[in-house]
Amino acid sequence: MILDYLKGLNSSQRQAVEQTEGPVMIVAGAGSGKTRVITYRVAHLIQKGVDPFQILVLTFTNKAAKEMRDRITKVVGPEAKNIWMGTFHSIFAKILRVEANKLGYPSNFTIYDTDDSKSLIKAILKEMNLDDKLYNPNFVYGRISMAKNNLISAAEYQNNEQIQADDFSTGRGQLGKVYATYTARCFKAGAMDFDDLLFKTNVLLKDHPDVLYKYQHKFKYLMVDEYQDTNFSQYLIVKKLAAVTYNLCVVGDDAQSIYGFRGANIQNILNFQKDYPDVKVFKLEQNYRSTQNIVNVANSIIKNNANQLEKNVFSDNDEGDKIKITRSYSDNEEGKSVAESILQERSIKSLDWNDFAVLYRTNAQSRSMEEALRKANIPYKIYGGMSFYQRKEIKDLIAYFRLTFNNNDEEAFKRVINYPARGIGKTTIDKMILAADQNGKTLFDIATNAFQFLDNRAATAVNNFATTIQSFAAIAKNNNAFEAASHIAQHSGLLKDLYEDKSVEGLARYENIQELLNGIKEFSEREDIEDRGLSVFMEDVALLTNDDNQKPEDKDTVSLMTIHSSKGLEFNQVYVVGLEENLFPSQMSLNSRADLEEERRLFYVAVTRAEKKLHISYATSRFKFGTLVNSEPSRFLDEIDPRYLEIELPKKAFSSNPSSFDGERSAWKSKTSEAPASTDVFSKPKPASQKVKTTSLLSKAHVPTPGFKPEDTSNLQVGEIVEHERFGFGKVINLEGNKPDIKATIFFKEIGQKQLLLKFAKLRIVKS
DNA sequence: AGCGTTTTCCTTTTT
DNA sequence: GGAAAACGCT
Repeated sequence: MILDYLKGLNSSQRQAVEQTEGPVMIVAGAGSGKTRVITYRVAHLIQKGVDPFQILVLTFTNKAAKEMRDRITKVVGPEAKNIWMGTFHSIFAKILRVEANKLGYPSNFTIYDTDDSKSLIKAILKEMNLDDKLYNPNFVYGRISMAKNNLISAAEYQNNEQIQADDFSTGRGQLGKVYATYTARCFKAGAMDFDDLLFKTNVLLKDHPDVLYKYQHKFKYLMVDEYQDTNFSQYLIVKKLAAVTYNLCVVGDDAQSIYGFRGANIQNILNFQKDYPDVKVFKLEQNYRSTQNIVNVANSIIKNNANQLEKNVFSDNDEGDKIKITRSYSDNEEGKSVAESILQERSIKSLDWNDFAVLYRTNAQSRSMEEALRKANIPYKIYGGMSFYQRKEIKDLIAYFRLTFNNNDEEAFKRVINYPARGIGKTTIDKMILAADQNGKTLFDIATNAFQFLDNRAATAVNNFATTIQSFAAIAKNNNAFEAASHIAQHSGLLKDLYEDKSVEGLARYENIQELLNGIKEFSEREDIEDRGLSVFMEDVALLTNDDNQKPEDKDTVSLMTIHSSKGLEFNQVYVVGLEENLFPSQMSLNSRADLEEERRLFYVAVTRAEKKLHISYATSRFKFGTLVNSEPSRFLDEIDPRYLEIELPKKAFSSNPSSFDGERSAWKSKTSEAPASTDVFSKPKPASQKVKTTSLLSKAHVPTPGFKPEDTSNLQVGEIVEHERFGFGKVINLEGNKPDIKATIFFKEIGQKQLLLKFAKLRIVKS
């Protein structure tokens, strides 16, 4: 009975499962049963007598870890819960809490999320008087993150001539200092950011050989899922931990490496054979998920990438439907066509809503899809986007928890010191920051000694706040998580503040807090944990994301998500939308070949989510930035072998003959160039003045003509008549500046002359 | 200080 | 079209 599970595997899957010793690389094509292989391999280890405590399995998402654990439990039983299995971040956060004192950190260190980090960076830039245009916080964060992921410390950063030359040449010579200050401030606050969890683990393993020895011998078997997405920092941790037993098994698919922007280095998987010359390589090439047409399309896309491991993914399934490509005139039309198609497919093929997914490149695209599905009464669920733990009210309450356990947490302090309002304003806070800086103290230190630094009124308020926080700590110590959390929610004044807000949003926020408290209550009642205090609950709350909180409410709904979050999932029918230049591939990726190849892999991931049918669509114009922009079909469309395609053009087509498509780039081009920016504009040119004039006499504000829609005005000419949403009708009298920054002087009938930047102004062209 | 209003900037993707 | 910063009023 023990080895029954091996029977359901094909030969290469089975070999990969049974090769438990030494370095192993499993190259798993999309849909090739990768998860099965990992779970059975772990189960197999346990069946062979390996202690689950000695197995370390690293994944990229909590969801993947959870799913695997559940599946392993089915084979080996409750022993599965003793396996060390989780994301890189959560596993090493756990280890760092144990070893924190060796690094001078408290074991209850705070984990700063991206918002905390950026807020701290902003504060530092302000203190250093640096222009935050040049030192854009996003950019600075990215730069620091990149450094950490490549194990470059602040000191090394400042001493590296190449880096310094780089920074100075772009006028950002202070970056190294910002990095150093940021690091020092995090340390002072007892905080680690996401990248620190990996960076500090490396420091730990490097500077403390005893610790390294301990974990090298603890983890006898290592497995890494999605190895193609590891960065250098992760790579080195794995390499070090495996350097005694060499029982390291990595699983991945170079064709699905899509996290380069986060520092992932595809070379880690491409070079694995160089690192471990005696590695056993197993290739899982049979795709069980998709039809032949889908697999063939995916292959035809990915073969345009130069850098990859050789493999031949194939399917024995039916040939299946052709891939359908749909063109629309606008993003809204695109949504409509997706909705119509879902209704149609569902009734023809008697599918569930669950069988459908809509995948897009950017979260911003969800809106038009959402709207169309809602209008068509199709139940849907959006994954990703704003997660539960990112909501303001949740972050506020959690900031109170954080500050309770770690008084030095600067970001939490700043977040709640005056929320709910306690009469502590900006001036007071600035004074405190200055005092903290000058005296080498934390903000909380200043607060407890407030009378030394502030006038009486402010000092009293600040001091009371500190006392309140200290009282929370006492409560938390002697009560379970739920009791402590409720106490804090009430006595911080937060619950009352939300309760008094009777607006719809206020109500929702209040309910969200209740939901968080309910979650904490569940935690407090868990039998399998010894310490059910709030501090334990807090340990990895920063690492929970999006769908971790999603209830297993198996509602029958269509799924909407980014392609990134669709990785690992599969759906009967998949709609990949927005196949347009500058969107997919993203505009940011066009500068380097490596980035473009990553976009292509992303497209590959999207395509291979589909089991039975793949629908692809693009629009010839779309709202970006609040204005309508024309868009060209994606270059990726040209890469698909046209044999597998079926093209649909809009019904009221302008094109002469939809069936004449021949798969050449020129075909996409010529067809789209005929398409107007917006059909509305052409079909009903608005009669000008009359009606508007009367309105303008009656009321000061201009009432836009019904159906007013801003248009692309980048090619506007002098003399043209335009309509502005608020300024009314006007004539273009002058244009100056270059392409994206064209400034137009327009004489409006109602209000006179105005200068507008075309890229921002919402204008409708009335007449040339 | 605190509130509402206007302006600015923005966009990849996420642990 | 929307969130956060800046502004400006009380």
